[in-house]
Amino acid sequence: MPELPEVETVRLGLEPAMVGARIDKVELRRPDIRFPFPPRFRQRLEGRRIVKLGRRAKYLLFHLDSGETLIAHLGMSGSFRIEDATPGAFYHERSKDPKHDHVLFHLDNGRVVTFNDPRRFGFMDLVGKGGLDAHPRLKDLGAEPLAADFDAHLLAKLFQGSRAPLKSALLDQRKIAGLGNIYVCEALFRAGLSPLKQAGVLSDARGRPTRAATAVAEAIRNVLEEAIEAGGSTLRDHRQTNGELGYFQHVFKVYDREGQPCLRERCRGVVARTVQSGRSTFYCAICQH
DNA sequence: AACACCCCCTGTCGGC
DNA sequence: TGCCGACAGGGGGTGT
Repeated sequence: MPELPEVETVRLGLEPAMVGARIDKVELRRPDIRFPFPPRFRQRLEGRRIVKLGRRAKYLLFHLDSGETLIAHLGMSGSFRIEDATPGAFYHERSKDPKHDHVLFHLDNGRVVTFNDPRRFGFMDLVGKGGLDAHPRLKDLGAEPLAADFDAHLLAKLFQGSRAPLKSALLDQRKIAGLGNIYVCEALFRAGLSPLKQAGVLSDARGRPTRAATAVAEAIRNVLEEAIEAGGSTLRDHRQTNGELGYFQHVFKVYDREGQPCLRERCRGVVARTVQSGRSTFYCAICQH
């Protein structure tokens, strides 16, 4: 379940294996995942060195020495794994079922990096020099929640006058980019705010941040940083690049806890589930208002 | 502009 | 045991 912390965990896992390495060979096991691979995909990658591994929201950015950048999105079920080219080495559970291994990068350092994505909601694209910010998938992305300027003032500006529910507003990647269903639920729980409340409550009439905005800004930053620190969370099958499960799932306070007791100190509430814009929302109606 | 709704695809889980 | 529907981390497109 790749939201920002999981993508960042993947980036950190791939970085030591990939940065500085040359891509000797690319194996494409199918012509498309969510979208077709771009023209001459293999040729544009083979022989290139990876000079830097970046991230924008939930997108991984592999910067190449050709000046082009490989953009990768994990969708719902995408993952990367790193293996030694020596047969058998680091051969963990998932690789026993190669059905959904769609792209393999053979590197000059002897490693093979494999992109696996059962649901194929992920995608890859290549973009030329200077075209990154104009890429259709990146150009409308909003604020990076871990950037230095992400604070209550920014939230107040973004949501002034918004009548959208907080849950939907925080999921809107054009406003804030990188939060997904889990971390929005968790952040609102930490902030003690109901997901049903209008996003405009983060701003006063003059566009200045309310106390709620301060709480939300801090909750978002804290929950993301803690999740990254823990190596990303795991639902069902998400794994880190070394095949290990993330740990953050063990500290979800509301997500996927419908009917279970609220974990806030002294709160007697029970976690409720509702649906907002087609996605499950989990919250405690007693301590989130 | 801002919703709601459906779709993409595969796997898993609970109920019968 | 098997079948069937509901649902899952994301996000794009369409229609109101």
